[in-house]
Amino acid sequence: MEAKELLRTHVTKSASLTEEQFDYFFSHFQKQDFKKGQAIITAGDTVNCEYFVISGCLKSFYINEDIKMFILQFAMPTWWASDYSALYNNTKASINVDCITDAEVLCLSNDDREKLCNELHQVEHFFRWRTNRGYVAAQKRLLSFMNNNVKYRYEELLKLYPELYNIVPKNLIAAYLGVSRETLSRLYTS
Amino acid sequence: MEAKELLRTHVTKSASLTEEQFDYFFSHFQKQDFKKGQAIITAGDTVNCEYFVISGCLKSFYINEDIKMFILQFAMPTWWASDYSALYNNTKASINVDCITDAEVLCLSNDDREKLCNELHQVEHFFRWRTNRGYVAAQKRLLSFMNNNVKYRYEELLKLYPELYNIVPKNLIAAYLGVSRETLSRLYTS
DNA sequence: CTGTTTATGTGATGTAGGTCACTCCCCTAC
DNA sequence: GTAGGGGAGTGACCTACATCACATAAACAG
Repeated sequence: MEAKELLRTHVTKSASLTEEQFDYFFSHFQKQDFKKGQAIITAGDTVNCEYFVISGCLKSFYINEDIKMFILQFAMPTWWASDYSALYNNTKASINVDCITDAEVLCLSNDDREKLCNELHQVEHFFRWRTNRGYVAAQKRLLSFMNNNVKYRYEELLKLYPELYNIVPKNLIAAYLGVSRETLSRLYTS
Repeated sequence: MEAKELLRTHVTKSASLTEEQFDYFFSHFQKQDFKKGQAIITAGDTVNCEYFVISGCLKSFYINEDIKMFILQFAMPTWWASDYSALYNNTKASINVDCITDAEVLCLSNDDREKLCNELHQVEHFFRWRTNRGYVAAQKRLLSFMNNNVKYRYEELLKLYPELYNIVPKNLIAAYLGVSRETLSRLYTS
């Protein structure tokens, strides 16, 4: 079973679960399919779930008052996405999540995650490490933002995730880098 | 006992530990005193510990090739600081931590944290939630960076942490906002 | 197949913030 | 006391990137 194996491999990198424990863990996930362009979380929504990507590519993004989009994260297979601020604090979404390509995801509710963390120490361990890595990555990105110019950040991104180049249009890359699509376009032409 | 109470109050906000469990937890921390300007972690060091601030104010910062400083975080009482990338991945520090004012901290080693997380499920729960909050805060700051100008970010910072205004010199505030001290200085004068 | 939307390039011009250079002030160490 | 260093203000000039406007080509729906 494709999705189950992907999740198992991912989780057992930082936690050791028995076969039965993983089966129990997995039984709380719900498989969902989405089409390219479809919204998963929309600003203003109540947020109940986080999503583990099996195939395809998602983006989580913020739209400001001037309808300008800022991309917080792309999510490729084995990545997680949600509006974590809304999910953890039980508030309305301020972030959107949608599909850059057709996508299959596994959906886990906030309540089930907390229940599983309570019941299985190793699950709590797994989620601690997942967030640890996310935190360190967010700090790195923040530093790169302050320290490096657009060209450097663009090359850094493509070096880290070369697969994005073929999947994600340049205007979205620009929204991730926090520059206008025009500036990104001019980087290698003029 | 001052430091112990501060830590207890902080921890029990997101985890329930019995008196004995907390005593055991606390026994792994080591009290340390630092003077204004003293370094706690220097880039290139091996990083073994994270630090819980009891009194005073720390900063964690990165120095680039042009000797320009970027501040990742200020740390006031009940905040934690370290080079988490180095700490978690067991690599050399690329981040510095030092004291803006005289400071008292509680120091917890990486090994002890992992040991405690293993022995006490509630401790693992606490650290998961601590990082969750950190992750959400880092994402918020990233968004504010992309979306807002310096003046807005400065006012947002002072609204969130008014105590910084009296403790932290403006050139350090500028380094936190990712802007030159001259630009920050000009915000309200011209 | 065709009209419409989406992605991308490019010129002209505007602007926020950077850099450099100089000044003044206050604090602390001797 | 005074010398020296750090914090802070400010003028002159520079530059990276934004914005607007227009053009073109590919992708996509009817």
